[in-house]
Amino acid sequence: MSDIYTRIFKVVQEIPAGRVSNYGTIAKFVGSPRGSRLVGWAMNKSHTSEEYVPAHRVVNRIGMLSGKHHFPGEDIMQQLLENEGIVVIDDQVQDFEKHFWDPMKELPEDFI
DNA sequence: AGCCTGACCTAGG
DNA sequence: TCCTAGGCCAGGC
Repeated sequence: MSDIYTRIFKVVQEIPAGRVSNYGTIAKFVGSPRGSRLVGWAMNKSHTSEEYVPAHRVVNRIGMLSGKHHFPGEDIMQQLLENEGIVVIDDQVQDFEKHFWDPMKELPEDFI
């Protein structure tokens, strides 16, 4: 497992319940500004991590659940989010800006 | 080595 | 405003 994954997982683990973030922002924060697709790949592999990685709290830039089909069951991702108080309609997080969690603002710059 | 694939993003028409 | 093409990084074959 390369170091970039470790960093991605580490940041995702910091996302509080009831908040969501997106791939591009995380990629930027871990030092790979154009590596948004890599973050998606990392989420795909996240179940191999020893630590729990709340991959369902990561959505794309417009708040859509683009990764729902990679969860073990239909609408599992949506249910996980709704358990945390987030409203999802048509694979779209409602009030996305309000729930958005930005590592650039919430975490210290030397977190990595 | 080379080509294809993705849980993405941005710019341009 | 919607749609497309291109660029991006790493992995799989």
